[in-house]
Amino acid sequence: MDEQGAVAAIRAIHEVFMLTEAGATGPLAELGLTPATAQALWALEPDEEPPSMKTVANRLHCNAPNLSFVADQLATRGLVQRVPDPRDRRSRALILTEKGLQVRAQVMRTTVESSPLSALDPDDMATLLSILDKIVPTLDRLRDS
Amino acid sequence: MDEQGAVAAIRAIHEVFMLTEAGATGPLAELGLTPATAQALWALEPDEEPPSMKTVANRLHCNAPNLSFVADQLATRGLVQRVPDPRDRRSRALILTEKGLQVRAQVMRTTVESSPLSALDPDDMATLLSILDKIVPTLDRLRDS
DNA sequence: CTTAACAAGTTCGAGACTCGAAGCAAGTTG
DNA sequence: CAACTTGCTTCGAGTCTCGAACTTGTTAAG
Repeated sequence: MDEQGAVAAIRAIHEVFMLTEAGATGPLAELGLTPATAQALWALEPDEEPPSMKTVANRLHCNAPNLSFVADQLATRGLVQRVPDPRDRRSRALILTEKGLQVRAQVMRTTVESSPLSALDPDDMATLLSILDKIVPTLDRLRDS
Repeated sequence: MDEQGAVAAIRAIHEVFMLTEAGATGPLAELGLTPATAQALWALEPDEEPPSMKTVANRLHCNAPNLSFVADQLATRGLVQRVPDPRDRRSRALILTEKGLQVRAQVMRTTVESSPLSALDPDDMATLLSILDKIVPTLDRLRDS
């Protein structure tokens, strides 16, 4: 066990995350977004089949009541819509509205600008991604349940 | 600008952080710790000179009222003590108690066990750290503003 | 078919987290 | 000394998260 290395890596990852979030919080607030709502927008890929509430909750590692709360905020701001799934009328898919699409793009631009990760050169960026890919489940594996 | 890569890297970092936190939250709760209090313990290095409230707030990227709140919780649980700085009697240093020292060690063990980062082999771990070190200010640079 | 068990979302209430504003005591400057 | 600044605290409000209970819809057993 390389416990030393793991501790250092956890600390570094944590710091990068906090720097990114701390830097982006201000600009995102001007878009009317809180950290939680911005994070939820990240989880909604425009090109994929609209995910159910449950799928999104899994992606965000939060529970159903929490996602209901966040989805309400996004819906109130006109960024998402809940559409019933015809194959299972209990389920509702979250889809981005036209405005939601634009705001999401802005969120990602703003976050990239705020993140120290943007300072990495392409080689380091590629290496970093290849390493993290080994331990991070892909989006596909974060589907329902 | 490799915006694509930056987006992917931010997403991956975010996911690793959330997996680590989600995995550790349960065990930490059994130690009587919330995410915020556990995070604060990480920022208190036993081997360094006890940092002031302000220094710790900077490290956690939070403001003074927030740190007062978290420090209260740690103090109530007997994990830290506030000791006045004789050179500036406005300032208070946070020091770990004996119990705080032990709990902190347990927090780090638990977090390491919960983190997917522990699955990396030593080479990848070293590479990851060398890349992140390029963009993360070291602890020393996070002293009093 | 009917009943029981289960699953997706929601609502509600409580606790945790974060921050701006205001205040206090101590240090600094002129 | 007076004015200003700084470290910290308190207070109040808003955000975030979750367990419990409920509604609606689906599935399984008999």
